[in-house]
Amino acid sequence: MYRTFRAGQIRATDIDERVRLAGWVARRRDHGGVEFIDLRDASGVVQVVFREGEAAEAAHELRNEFCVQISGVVSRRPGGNENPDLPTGDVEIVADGLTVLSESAPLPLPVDDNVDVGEDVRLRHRYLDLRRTGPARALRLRSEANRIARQLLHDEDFVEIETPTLTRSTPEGARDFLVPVRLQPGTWYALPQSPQLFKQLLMVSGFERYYQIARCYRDEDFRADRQPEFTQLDIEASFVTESDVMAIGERIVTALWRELADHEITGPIDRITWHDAMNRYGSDKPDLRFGTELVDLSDYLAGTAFRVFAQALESGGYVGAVVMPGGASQTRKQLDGWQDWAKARGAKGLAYVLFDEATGEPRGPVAKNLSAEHLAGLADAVGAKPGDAVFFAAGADRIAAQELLGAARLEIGRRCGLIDESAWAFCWVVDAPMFGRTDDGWTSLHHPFTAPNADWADRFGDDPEAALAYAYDIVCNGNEIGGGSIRIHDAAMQRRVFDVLGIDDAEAEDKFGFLLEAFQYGPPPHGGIAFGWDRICALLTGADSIREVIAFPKSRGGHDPLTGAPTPITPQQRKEAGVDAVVAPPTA
RNA sequence: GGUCCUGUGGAGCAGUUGGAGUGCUCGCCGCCCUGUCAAGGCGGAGGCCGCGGGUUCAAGUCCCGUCAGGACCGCCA
Repeated sequence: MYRTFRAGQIRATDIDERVRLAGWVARRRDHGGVEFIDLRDASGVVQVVFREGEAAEAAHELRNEFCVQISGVVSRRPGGNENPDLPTGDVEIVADGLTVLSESAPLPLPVDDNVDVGEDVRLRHRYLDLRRTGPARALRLRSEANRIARQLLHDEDFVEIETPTLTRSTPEGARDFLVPVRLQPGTWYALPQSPQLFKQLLMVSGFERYYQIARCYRDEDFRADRQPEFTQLDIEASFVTESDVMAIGERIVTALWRELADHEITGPIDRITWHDAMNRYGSDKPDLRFGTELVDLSDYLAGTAFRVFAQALESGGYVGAVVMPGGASQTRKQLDGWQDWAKARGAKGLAYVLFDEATGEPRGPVAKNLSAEHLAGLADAVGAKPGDAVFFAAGADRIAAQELLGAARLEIGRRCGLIDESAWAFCWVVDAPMFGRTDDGWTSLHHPFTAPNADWADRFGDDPEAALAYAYDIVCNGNEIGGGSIRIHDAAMQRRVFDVLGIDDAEAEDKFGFLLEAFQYGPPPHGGIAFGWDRICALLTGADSIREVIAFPKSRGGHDPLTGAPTPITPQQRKEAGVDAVVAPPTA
């Protein structure tokens, strides 16, 4: 037995106890005649004292992060030497035995909670980074989140089932990661973008309630909250309505935040329709930690001579605005900065009107282009006070203009300090559109198996743009943390959806014939939800990046700074893998 | 694919209008030290200033290219 106690758990009640401990040298303070070692194991830190004898001699040779075993007696610290900052601060181990289990080379990064280290070095030596309290705590919290979800779902009769990670390329939104198949050269597996189709098959199987903490893979560019492999808490249930699924999701989120963020979500989480979210916040994942809503000026500005607005309105588009409190005091440079900001988002610019701090008079280039009547009522129409700025967006594409204003709203919230960083603001965004327009037709906004809502079940084909789905996202502080839908279980309805999407029978058969076949055999009504587990854990730990809650994350470009993956393969591997196999053209 | 930011001993940073010797803190190595807890004192080692080119009498500094990391846009149902 290496140890009889855990270092961080020793208390005054253990005084006079003879103990054996094992752990790492977190810090040493060598005074010559007396030497202190902070011994760290997974449970915490305790101070070890060496005074005289063989062990004390050997202790001089210790260095940071040596792995050691120590024997000694738990003692009360001399009066005045207690350390109130440590849970073990009342006691120390008076050591009489020391075994070096392994030595440590000089460290490439300080294993010290108080020192900032660059992320690239941390990830290169992630195993050392994870010896530190903060990074380790993030992974422990994630473990707790897994436990909470599993417990809750288990209690509600959900069955945890694993699905394949070597599977078939399916027509979902993102690029697939592909794996060559040695046994059938020229054919490829895809790594799943989500277990979507498998969980629907499990509903056909009659499990009724499935979940999985599932690894998913998408070959797209990275962001702070995106990795090529990521984790979803994936859930599907049969004989459920939209409200049933949302209730399950809500219980999970409530439990997570109660236990891990000490935050009680009281009452049902507010629901907002997708169209309301776009109209009021210019986003399908609105950050509700602050107000500042968008204002639709399409009616108010009807008949305007200002060409930018008039053109948008004539083409049936939209003119809207958002108020920046105190924005009139911005310098010319700052106002120009907004133009650059808007252009970076693909907009032509961001029109604005400033209301004079003293007189309330509207100023600025756009003000000159608006009629006296429009200017006179503008402040009331948008809810601006003297000293405020108003930003406008106009366009034939209503959604694009609203998204620009929505992005401006977030930027205003940040720049004006309107966001309460300690707040948790949740909402459901419901009644999402079924379809989005593409260059040559329609595409599913969620996925092709998403059911239309009751209003649109019989007529979504008549007006795809307006059709609404039983699809819902849960949003926290402007982050989409989960989303799902009720699925189509009726073959005829599925066929009609494919018609809208321009998928003919042959293509449907080719792409997901196996699912359609399964759906011939009495598929139950079903629906589900998937939570972005990395992002939820990042929110719960207060981390800026999901990399903080992933043990060994990848850096940009899919590079693993620790292992160096991806790497070239040997010619032998290349040959065996069948990467270069020439596939015979299909014979007619 | 695009825009922006950052690359200086092991770590974190500074380095002015281009101007003598790249500086600081921590760590590392050696010596001293009996109550510290981010111990302290004295001494020491350690640098292709990411890489390549250019401008200049002179480049860590300016210009071009390139690589790496990060943020954002596109993309990601």
